[in-house]
Amino acid sequence: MEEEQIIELFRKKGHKVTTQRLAISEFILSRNDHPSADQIYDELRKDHPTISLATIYKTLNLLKEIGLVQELGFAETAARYDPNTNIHINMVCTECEEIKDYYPKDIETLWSELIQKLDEKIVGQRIDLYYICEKCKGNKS
Amino acid sequence: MEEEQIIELFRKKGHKVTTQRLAISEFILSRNDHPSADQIYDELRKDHPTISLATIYKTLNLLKEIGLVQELGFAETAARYDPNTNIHINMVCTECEEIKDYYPKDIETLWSELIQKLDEKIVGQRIDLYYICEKCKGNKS
DNA sequence: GTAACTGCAAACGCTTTGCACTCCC
DNA sequence: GGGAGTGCAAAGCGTTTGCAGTTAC
Repeated sequence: MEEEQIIELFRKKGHKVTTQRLAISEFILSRNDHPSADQIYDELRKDHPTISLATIYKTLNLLKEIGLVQELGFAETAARYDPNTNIHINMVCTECEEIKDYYPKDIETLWSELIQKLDEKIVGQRIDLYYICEKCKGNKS
Repeated sequence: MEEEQIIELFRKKGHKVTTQRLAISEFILSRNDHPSADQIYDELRKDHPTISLATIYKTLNLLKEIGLVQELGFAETAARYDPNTNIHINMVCTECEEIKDYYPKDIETLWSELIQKLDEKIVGQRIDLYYICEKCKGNKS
């Protein structure tokens, strides 16, 4: 998604466009590892030294509201923000908490088969797979 | 799972069997709506007036450790505890947060098809479907 | 008997809120 | 110019921890 489209989206939904909002949106949309608010904060502070965590959270909630990201709550760790609205599997390393997306072939087809018998309007979904990533497997041996 | 088996499991893993642990385990295993720590607390206090939330949490963490429950973290609400270790879909109402399990036909088959191409050892999974339940749909109209 | 468990209260970490200041439009 | 947004510090909430008293074995 281009900067232009993000600006457009904010305006269309009646929200002001600020440097902070743009920076947060572009950062999150540019990554596929679903960062936490804290990771966003640490990263953005390099270019925006005065940005605050409160603004990060407020903006993330706004992005949720306008449908740009999904918030993934976890038991062991802080929430992660996922900009990917297509059906996919979150591969979550249980050691380092790193997440990467996985798109099995035909997942849309399989998924719609799975839920077709449900006579319900689905407003969202979340699929997680827990494993130990290469890096962490290495560290253990 | 019978009381006998629960007791057995605690002992086998080297943990003492207490009234509180049994009550919490039996309560959670008897329900399929994945209660929160608070719901367990409220419910158990009727029969066990002196039980504490801290004990609930400590026991839930123990049950996680010995593999009896899975903790489901959420963004908008407290964690829920799921005693169901079979592959299933958590149907989560986004209005009242109620959860019920859903077992589509052939889900095991479909699921293994989905992950078969992954050359990874999977240590767990979680599948959520978000919708608005009948009760909440009624309340809105 | 003694190590593990309970219950209390205090601490913790993540997230939200209230408010004065600032900036977008 | 005015209302929305930012940043700070304080509050909030779910969960964990430390510890003295209690219980399982």
